[in-house]
Amino acid sequence: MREFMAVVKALADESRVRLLLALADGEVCVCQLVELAELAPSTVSKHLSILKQAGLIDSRKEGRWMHYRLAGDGAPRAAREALAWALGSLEGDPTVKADRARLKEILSMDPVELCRRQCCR
Amino acid sequence: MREFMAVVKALADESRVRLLLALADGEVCVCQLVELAELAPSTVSKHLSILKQAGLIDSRKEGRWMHYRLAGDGAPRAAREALAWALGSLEGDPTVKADRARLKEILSMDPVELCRRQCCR
DNA sequence: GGTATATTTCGTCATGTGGCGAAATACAGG
DNA sequence: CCTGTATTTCGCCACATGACGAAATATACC
Repeated sequence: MREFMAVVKALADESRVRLLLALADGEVCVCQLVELAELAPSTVSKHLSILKQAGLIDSRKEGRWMHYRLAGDGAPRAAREALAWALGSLEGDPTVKADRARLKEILSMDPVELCRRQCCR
Repeated sequence: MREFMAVVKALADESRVRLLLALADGEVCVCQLVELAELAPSTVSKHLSILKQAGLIDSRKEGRWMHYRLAGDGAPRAAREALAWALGSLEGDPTVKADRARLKEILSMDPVELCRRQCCR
């Protein structure tokens, strides 16, 4: 029950769901997710930590950059099933599609340039 | 997305999840759910309305009594899938099992007597 | 080692949400 | 139609949660 509730509560915020879905095509750096979400870096970081705590995503550190990705087969069952449900259920959702398109643009930018822009908001 | 978020937010409270799971074996009257949840009738009623709004449960009025049951095939896809996931994921959960046992006791009581007891809390 | 930078942690504030009791509503039964 | 009862709606309060900025942390680069 604890595990289940952690997963459900992690999904119970639209920003987090959008961040989660943004990882559907592969790992993404925090600074890129910040750009996508249009939220403060600290806010995005908190969201990601909640998703990770729930077992929905994993992270990988590469120098100063932190990359997040969907949890793999090692994830607890509740998380894996929730992930499958969320991805399937929101397949084709307009918001998700728009995010995907926007993320594609963001991924084509230089990460260094991206972070520079963020620091001067 | 709207629909998905409604379902997830409806599930994002343990009391509501327990109420939902209590309906797994068939329809139950509000007064019986109040007894099970050990919450005020107004609180239980609110929870049920949120679950219903999300499409997770249906209701049937029978005189003064209102019966709730899990949503059937007419429910939106997001709700049906969530239901299947939640029921499957919490199959065998200790809390859910205890609730089920307790509900069995409650269902064997006279509903009129049950409501009488509740009014004198 | 010192500085710059990406990310996280912490403190704070505004808003959302769950809880209750009281009042309103809906209905059965005299 | 009037009373009693099951449920819901409403108003309120306490607490949880999401947002931000500032400070702390970790790491690359000079």
